Amino acid sequence: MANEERENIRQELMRAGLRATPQRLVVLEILRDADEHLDAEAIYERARERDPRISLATVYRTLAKLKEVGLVEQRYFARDHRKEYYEATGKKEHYHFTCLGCGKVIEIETPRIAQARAELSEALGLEFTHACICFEGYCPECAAQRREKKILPKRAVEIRLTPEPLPVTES
Amino acid sequence: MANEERENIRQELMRAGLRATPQRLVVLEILRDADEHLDAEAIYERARERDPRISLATVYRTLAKLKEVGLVEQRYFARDHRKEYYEATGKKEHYHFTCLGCGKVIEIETPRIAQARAELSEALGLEFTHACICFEGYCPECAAQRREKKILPKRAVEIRLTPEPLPVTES
DNA sequence: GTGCAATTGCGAATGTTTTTCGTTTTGGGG
DNA sequence: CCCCAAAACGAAAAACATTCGCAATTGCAC
Repeated sequence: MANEERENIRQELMRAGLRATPQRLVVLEILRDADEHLDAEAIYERARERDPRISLATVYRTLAKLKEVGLVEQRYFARDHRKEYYEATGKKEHYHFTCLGCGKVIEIETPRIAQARAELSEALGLEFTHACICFEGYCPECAAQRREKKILPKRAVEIRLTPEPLPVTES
Repeated sequence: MANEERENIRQELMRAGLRATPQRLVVLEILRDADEHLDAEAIYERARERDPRISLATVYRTLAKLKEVGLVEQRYFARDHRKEYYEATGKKEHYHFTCLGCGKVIEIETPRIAQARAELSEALGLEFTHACICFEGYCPECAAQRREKKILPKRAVEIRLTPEPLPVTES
């Protein structure tokens, strides 16, 4: 079944116009199997276990290719956008919330982003191709802990709820 | 009045618990005056014009401090997330759309993000402190140009005209 | 099989941001 | 007004994820 899966991947690669090299098979397989989001380094380490000769540069190049053809997606978490994470495509549309307390990443779903895009697309004639959406804050547990200890958020959190029609400006 | 403004800034810094050093005054003043989003290097260059002895390290440290106390905000634009841009706080809540064609950054407003946050906060007990939202795509002009020249988006972006689920990727 | 462009591995390079390390400046208490 | 610890400074070096250059190798169309 691992072989069957590998054959599948091979065909997907070729269908995408990419050579099905062992390195690419390994990287894509790792991402398919992963239940969390991996960075290049983590993918590299896992890949080495299967093929010790793979190089980090190849991992990066492979990820770039796979991203190009839409087999994987790149993600950023929280505030540090210096590090990229990767995810195999095919999951339901979702966004990420990173807890500043425990570091855990919570996947969230909301139709509001798509809604915003539809409205903005309509109103301004913008053609969206990509969006980077990441949220940061405290999960219920960490938030409770902080309230107990009376730790105030570093910055006041103003959540304005203004479901008015659709104000739009350009600058 | 430049002096008056400077005095204002000085007081804001002290109110925030920061020492009002000339470097900090300069950096914050530059950001207040800027009509666009600046990166550290650009701030550094402008700061040197007023005080040639300021160092890049100080600019970074200053930005970090100002960010910490909420006087400036850090932004990422879709192009390259390893590069940070800065903006003085106080502007109306807005998000950014970067045109892949001409590079221009369009500021957009929508209540949907705040709405999403409010809803998710309510539903999941999450406490939001920060969100990074950036959009990418083509402005009306560049989109039209591309349609003329029949340039297809790199990745199939099937734009369904039904007002229902949105296509394309998020991250 | 054969040919050859695509891909790889390696190490060096890149570009942005952070840290280190002495030195200087700041601002509240005398 | 002056002192001094704490804070901030400049310059250079480090850190870090990612990319590049190039020779060697490989997948795959013929």
